[in-house]
Amino acid sequence: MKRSSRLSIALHALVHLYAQPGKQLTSAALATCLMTNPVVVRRILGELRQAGIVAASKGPSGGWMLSRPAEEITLRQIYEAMGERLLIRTESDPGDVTCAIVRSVDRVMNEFLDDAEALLAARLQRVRLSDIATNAAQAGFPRLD
Amino acid sequence: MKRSSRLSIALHALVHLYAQPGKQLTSAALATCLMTNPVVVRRILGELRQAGIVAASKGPSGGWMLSRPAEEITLRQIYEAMGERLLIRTESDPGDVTCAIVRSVDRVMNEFLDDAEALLAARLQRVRLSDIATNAAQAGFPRLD
DNA sequence: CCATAATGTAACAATAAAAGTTACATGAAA
DNA sequence: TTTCATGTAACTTTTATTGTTACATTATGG
Repeated sequence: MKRSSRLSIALHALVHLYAQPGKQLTSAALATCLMTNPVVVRRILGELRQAGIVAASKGPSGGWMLSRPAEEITLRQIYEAMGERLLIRTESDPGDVTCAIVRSVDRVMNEFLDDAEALLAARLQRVRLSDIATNAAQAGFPRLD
Repeated sequence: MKRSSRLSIALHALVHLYAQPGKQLTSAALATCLMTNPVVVRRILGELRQAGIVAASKGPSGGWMLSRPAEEITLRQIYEAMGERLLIRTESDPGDVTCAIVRSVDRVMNEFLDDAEALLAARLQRVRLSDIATNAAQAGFPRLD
């Protein structure tokens, strides 16, 4: 598996939960769907649980479910709940900070990336889980203009 | 060193070249500044060379220099020359594509990321190497609005 | 024209990040 | 109170990136 499939796994799991409303799906069941490990599922959904996006219950007949309507779950919430970065941050060597050029480049890049990240977050806020689940089969994905 | 410092290294090297116009800097000299290895410098600048951003000459007194004025070098050109991604792409397991939900999530995310990447590329086009080099000491970095 | 000094590149090693796995504690339901 | 789920820590495996070594290639200048 390639790098950082966390977000893909999260969305995949959420769509599965959306597709079976009222039903609680276990980590093991989801892991089978996502072709991964139950612990990986728990780790990722655990972050979404802390953000109030999903809820988990233990014991027999336990499992995961959406804790809010899919219309009220935005991509931005999911990203932020996972502590994911939209943009690749290029990091300099820590020992390098004495160089004025390094500091300048870092600062300039970070300012740009902060702005860009805010811009993208605003866009992501417009996309709801229900959009993904219902519109996925068509081409009508919300555009960025 | 952390993940993907390629871009940081590239910018750092370019600013160094800009700071000493007319002078050819060797991979070894740049590597010392960037606290990395000469071969790493050659690999990265080699990509910029193919894009016509820098030029290299061999032999004694050889080295690297900008092949265009810094005013005509944009961040976008640098990104594209390096084949870098602005956005983190979340990839699904290849064996997973039989699942309709995976395909849908992938397609939706890719459409979003394609749009977002185009948007950011347009913004990056406005930032010139000379902006970074000269404005770095101030806060006046071109804003994204 | 030959010694020198640079790039160009392939092949390999080391490192770091992500994912996968095992193990077990905790808690709820029947 | 047994069962079956989550919660989480610790460890291993895998993969991507970076660093390193080695050497061919090429240009310079005495």
